[in-house]
Amino acid sequence: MVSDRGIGPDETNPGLVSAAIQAITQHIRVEGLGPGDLLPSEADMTRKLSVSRTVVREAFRSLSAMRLIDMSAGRRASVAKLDIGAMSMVIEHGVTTEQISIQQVYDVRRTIEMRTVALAALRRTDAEAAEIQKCAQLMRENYRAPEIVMEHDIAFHEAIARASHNPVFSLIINAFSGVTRRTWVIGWRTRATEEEQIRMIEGHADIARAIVAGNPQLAAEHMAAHFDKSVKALIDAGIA
Amino acid sequence: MVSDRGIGPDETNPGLVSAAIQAITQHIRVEGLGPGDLLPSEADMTRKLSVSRTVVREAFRSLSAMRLIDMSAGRRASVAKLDIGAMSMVIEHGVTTEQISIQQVYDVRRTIEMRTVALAALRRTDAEAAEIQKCAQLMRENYRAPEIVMEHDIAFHEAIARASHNPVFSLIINAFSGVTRRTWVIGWRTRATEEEQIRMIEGHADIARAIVAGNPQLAAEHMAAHFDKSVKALIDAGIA
DNA sequence: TGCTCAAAACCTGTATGACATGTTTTCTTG
DNA sequence: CAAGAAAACATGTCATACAGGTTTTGAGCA
Repeated sequence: MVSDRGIGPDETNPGLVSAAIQAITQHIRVEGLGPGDLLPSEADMTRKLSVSRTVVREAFRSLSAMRLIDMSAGRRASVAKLDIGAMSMVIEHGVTTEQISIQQVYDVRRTIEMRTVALAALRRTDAEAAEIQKCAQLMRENYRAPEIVMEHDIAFHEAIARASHNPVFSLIINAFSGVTRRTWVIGWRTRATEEEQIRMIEGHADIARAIVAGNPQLAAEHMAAHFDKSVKALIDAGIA
Repeated sequence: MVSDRGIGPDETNPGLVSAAIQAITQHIRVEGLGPGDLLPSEADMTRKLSVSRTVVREAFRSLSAMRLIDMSAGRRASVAKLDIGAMSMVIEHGVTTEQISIQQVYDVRRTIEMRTVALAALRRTDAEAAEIQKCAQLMRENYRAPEIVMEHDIAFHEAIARASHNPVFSLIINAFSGVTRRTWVIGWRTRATEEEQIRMIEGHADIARAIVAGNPQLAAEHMAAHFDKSVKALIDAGIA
C-alpha cells in the first residue's frame, strides 16, 4: 500500500539532483556533522560533483524544504535541528489528496498519545507538568473562544509529547497538528451544549492532574476516554 | 524541543521558492487533485507567479524530493501516491545527527506495532495473513543468512502494518525501516547462540499465528515480548 | 473516412553567465 | 591594537540556451 517500489530513503533515483542530495546527506553522515555544523558551499559541491550550480542548488533547496538543513542568504547551509518539516507535509498531502482519512489520523494519535501521556506521567519535569496544566487552564479560561481553545488544546498535546522525552513522539504528534487545526472545529461544533464543551475541557484537566500526580495508568485512561469522545464526535459529524 | 518556531507546515518562510511551494500545494488542495492528476507546467507556474523558472523549478524539485509529486523528463509533474519519502529522511537525519537514539526509535516502534499487530489480527485479509506467515517462514528457512533474515524481518513488520489497513501506520513503520536496516545486525550478534537466534525467529512465528487466528490480544502480547527482547539485545550491545 | 507515422509543439534536465544582496574575512588606517 | 572600509565569499534570482523525452498535430495514404 505504501512504498510499492523497493527503494530506500535515499535510493539512486536517476538524475543528477538525487545524486547530489545523496552526496550531501552522505557528507553529513561521514563527517559526523551535528546541528549547526556548516556544509560545503554550493561552489565547493559544484566542483566536487562536477555538475552545474543549478543541480547543486536544487539539491540544497530540497534538503532545506525538508528542513534537514538551514539555508539563508550569504551564509553557508548548516545542519538543521530536528523539525517536523517534511513530516507534516507528508501527512497533510495524504489527507488533502484523500489517501488518509481523519479517522485514521485519530487512531494513530490515540495509539501514540496513550503512550506519551504515560511516559509524561513518569518522566515529566516540574516545569513540564506546570506547562501542561497551564494549557488545560487556558482552555478553561477561554472556553467561549473556540479558536483559542483549539490552540491551547494542540499545545497541550504537544507539551505532553515533549514531556515524554522522546523526540520521535514529539515529531509525529507535531506533524499531525496541521491536520488537527483543520478538523478540530468540526468536533467542537458537534458538542452541542455548553455543558458538553465544558466536559471536554475538563477531560484535559483530568489528564493534566494524572500527569502531575505521576500516575501513568490513570493518565492513559483519561487520554483514552478523551480520544474515544473525540472520535465519536467526528463520526457524529459524518467524518469518514 | 521540536518546532520551537510557531510555524506550520507550509508557513510563509521568506523567499520566492517557499511561496512557490505553497502555491503548488495550494493548487492541489483547491483543485482537489488526487494521485496521478497533472500539475501545471513550470512555464505556467512561472507566468502565474511572475517569477523565474529557476524559482519554480526549485519548488517543484523540493516537492519531488519529499515525494509529494512525481516528476520525469518531458512530462508534467503529477500528484504522487502516498510514500514514506520525506518521512524516512527526517528519521534518518535525526539518527545520524544523534538527535534521536536507536532506543527511542524502538520505543516508538513498540508503541505503534502493539497496535498494528492487534489491528492486523482483526482486519487482515486471508492474503495478508498468508503473506505475514510467509515472511516468518522465510526467516526460518534462511536463519543462517543474517542479511536475508533481516530483510524478511523488516518485510514481516511492514506486512503487519499494511494489514492494519491504516496507511499512516504503514507510513511510519516504513519510515523506520532504513534505521532498522542499519542496526538490526547488532541485535542479531548479541544473540550469541544459535538456539537464541532460533527463538527470536520463532517469536515472529508466534506473532504470525496469533494474527492468523484473529486473536489481537495474543498477537499484541507476542509483539510486546518480541520488542522487549530486541531492546534488551540492543542494550546488551551497548546501544544508547 | 480512417489509419499511420513523421513533424511540430511542448516539457523537463542541465549548463552558463550575470548581477543583487547578505556575510565573513582581510587589510588599512588612525 | 582597535575600528572601519574594502575585498572575498556566499546565496537569491533572473535570463538564455540547448539536449532529449513526451504529447499533439497534421499530412499523406489506404
